Amino acid sequence: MSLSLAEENYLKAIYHLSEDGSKDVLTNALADSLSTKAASVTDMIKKLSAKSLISYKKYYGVNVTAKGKSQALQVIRKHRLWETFLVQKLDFTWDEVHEIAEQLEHIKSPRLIEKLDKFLDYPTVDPHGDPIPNGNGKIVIKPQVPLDQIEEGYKGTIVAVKDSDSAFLKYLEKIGAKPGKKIQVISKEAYDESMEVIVDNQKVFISKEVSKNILVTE
Amino acid sequence: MSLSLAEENYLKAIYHLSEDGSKDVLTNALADSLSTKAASVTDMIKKLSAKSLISYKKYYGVNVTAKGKSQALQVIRKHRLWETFLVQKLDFTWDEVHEIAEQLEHIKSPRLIEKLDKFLDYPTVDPHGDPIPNGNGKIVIKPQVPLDQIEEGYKGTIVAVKDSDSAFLKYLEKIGAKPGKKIQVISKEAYDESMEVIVDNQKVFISKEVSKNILVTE
DNA sequence: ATATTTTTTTAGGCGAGTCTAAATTTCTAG
DNA sequence: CTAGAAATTTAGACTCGCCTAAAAAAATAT
Repeated sequence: MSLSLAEENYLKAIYHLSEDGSKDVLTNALADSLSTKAASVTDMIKKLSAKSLISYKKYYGVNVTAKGKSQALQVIRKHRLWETFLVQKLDFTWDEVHEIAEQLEHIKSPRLIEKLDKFLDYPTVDPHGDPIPNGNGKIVIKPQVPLDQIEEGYKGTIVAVKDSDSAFLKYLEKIGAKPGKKIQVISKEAYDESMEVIVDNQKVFISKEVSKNILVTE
Repeated sequence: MSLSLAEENYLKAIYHLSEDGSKDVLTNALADSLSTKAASVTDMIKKLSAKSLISYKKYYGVNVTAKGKSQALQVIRKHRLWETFLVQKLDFTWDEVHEIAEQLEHIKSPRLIEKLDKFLDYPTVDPHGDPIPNGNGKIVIKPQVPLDQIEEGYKGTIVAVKDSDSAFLKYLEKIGAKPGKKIQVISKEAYDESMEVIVDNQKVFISKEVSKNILVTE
């Protein structure tokens, strides 16, 4: 049975505020997070509870059930795949995509998501570096390593950027090194630890100064 | 002021049923088209009329105003751009995309549509051969010509297919000749009027039998 | 030209999701 | 340990978009 837009948003908020299900969420916290009032939250909580999507003890907060968690993860999966699409294919920057993905995540079509996933070449992280749950709703967290510690011949995905200096971000923009992009190390210079890499279908030389601030994953 | 999902759907239905604004739409026709009841239609008609999106004369039907037409065309533009995306980028077939585009057309973000349009290389027709209104809500209808009447060196877009024989559609599928795809005529053989074309980044030879059933536009 | 049928509108009501105000429960300070 | 503060729930109401049933208007058929 398919969930309404509001139900999906509540489920997602509960999942996130509970830190992936590890602690209970209080009514007011949920109200703040969803920009609504406590009374409205109590109403919806009862509905989700009646559907066994969350467990609810009056006055003591809520958390997702296994069923609710799985639904929440599907929505999160869609959100992060769409964000990846927006950045990698439509050239949005990572800070512009959240709002739009909040809408796109509610589109109902399993085949659409399968095909989008394939089109994006099965990404494992979104443009913010957050992991994308797989089709079974499992989050596979791969270790994130600074690029300077990577050996020649390695192929991986840019996950995040350490330095948020605006000149640095502009430089990354220029060479097409966005989080989520595939990257391949062609060669490493022993002398100054600079390296030659392929990003965005282009060969680029980068200094150690740069490579140590780029986090990648297998 | 932004329209609700229901309002957008009513506006679109009125626009289509009125044949692009050229005749009035009756309450029952609208009810049938939207799978709802006449009483519900009358309710919504009053709301849209109060917002000056449609003109309404009791018992005599409705039609879009200039303002309503412009809104309807924006929704239609989004619908057709998304259909084009689904077919050309995600490899859906043209008969699978309507349902999904019905959802996607309501996503609110002018920048998203601009960027999607660019990503698709500013298509003028969707995978069903219907014209895509431009950003100003203007429909530019370009003449559609059978491919066999096209000269060497011509570049254009496949708009539609005349023959709907399943074997023929399979053949087109195989060579990547979907409506919406760019096509270029390399050479024409005077003897049997076969031609060499580039579709989907591949050179293909096609017979006159085939080329006369493919409609293209400049 | 009037009676019957068809279409449209009005009236009243329902569920989803929200709100405010009041009541209840839990927390916390002294 | 108890009174006041804070958090939560309940009660009642609102809008949106839909419904059914009944009333009203328009179309039609004799």
